[in-house]
Amino acid sequence: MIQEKKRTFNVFAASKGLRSTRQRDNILDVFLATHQHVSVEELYLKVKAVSQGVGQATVYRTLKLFVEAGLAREILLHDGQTRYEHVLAGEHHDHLVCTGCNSIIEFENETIEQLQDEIAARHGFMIRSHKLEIYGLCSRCRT
Amino acid sequence: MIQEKKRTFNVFAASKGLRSTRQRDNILDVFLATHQHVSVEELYLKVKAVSQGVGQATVYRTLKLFVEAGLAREILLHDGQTRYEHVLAGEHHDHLVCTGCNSIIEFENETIEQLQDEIAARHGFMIRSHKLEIYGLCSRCRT
DNA sequence: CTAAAAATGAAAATGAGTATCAAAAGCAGG
DNA sequence: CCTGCTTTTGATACTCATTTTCATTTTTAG
Ligand SMILES: [Mn+2]
Ligand SMILES: [Mn+2]
Ligand SMILES: [Zn+2]
Ligand SMILES: [Zn+2]
Repeated sequence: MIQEKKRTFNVFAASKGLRSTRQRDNILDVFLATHQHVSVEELYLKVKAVSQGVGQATVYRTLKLFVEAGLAREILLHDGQTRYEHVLAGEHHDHLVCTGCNSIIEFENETIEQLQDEIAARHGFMIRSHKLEIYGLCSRCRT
Repeated sequence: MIQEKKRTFNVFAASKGLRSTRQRDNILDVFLATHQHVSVEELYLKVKAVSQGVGQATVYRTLKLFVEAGLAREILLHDGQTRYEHVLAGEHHDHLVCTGCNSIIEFENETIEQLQDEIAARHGFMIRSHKLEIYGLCSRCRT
């Protein structure tokens, strides 16, 4: 699966005429080895630990490339930091976000997705993307 | 209804031991007279037009009080500016956001809300709030 | 009225993200 | 492998919304 994603990125890079660099390889390796919902800063620190000499700017730039290539998704929660998560082709999910311990539970609900389509249709609206975030306390954080 | 909201804020202020100031009164008046989804900067400019000598910091601080008091809701779209909208007691709605013209269509869907409750229950999660934003193009912006 | 506490606002600080640009690295053709 | 051209990088400067600071003003209880 990791190989699969690397191939996806290489195909994307080739189609865009992007050059192959040590930095992008490093960042992709670290990203693929990382758990979901990483902030740019977190990823930057991990990359730096693995290989000296990768700048923050490059991490920012490269994550945007991953999004363009379709292997990452940008997530904006309420903590002022952009996070990135893995995306499997065609997969989609939404989030339960615990404000107590910052943990995230993922879920999928086909009915909600369908209802969104209906709502959009009713308003002549063409959906490009959506986000559904439910904030509250996870079972461990409830008193 | 405006009186109702002012009363709500006064009750809140009293319960919190907040002092009554000209600035907060001004900001509340302007906010209540304003259309939905105002950015802080927009509100600040309107307030300044009405009464000299209200600082930005106070507008920022006061809007947070309105949220605490339950008469405003914070909205974070993807334009880097925090916006505030009116909240009627017990009312809730979500948003279709046009990325073409930045217009916002509001909608309510009871079934989606119920499904969220079910999902949360299934995970032992206690919902405090949620946001559902659908991004795309409104009927006028579709080509 | 008066003293203590809260509120204000100008200005400085913060912090995530972006732009700049000189230097380094990748690449295609010879 | 050179060579020359283009892309990429990264240190640094910058942007811009929001927050903090703190001296001064305002509110309020007594
Ligand atoms: Mn996720
Ligand atoms: Mn709204
Ligand atoms: Zn939790
Ligand atoms: Zn539009």
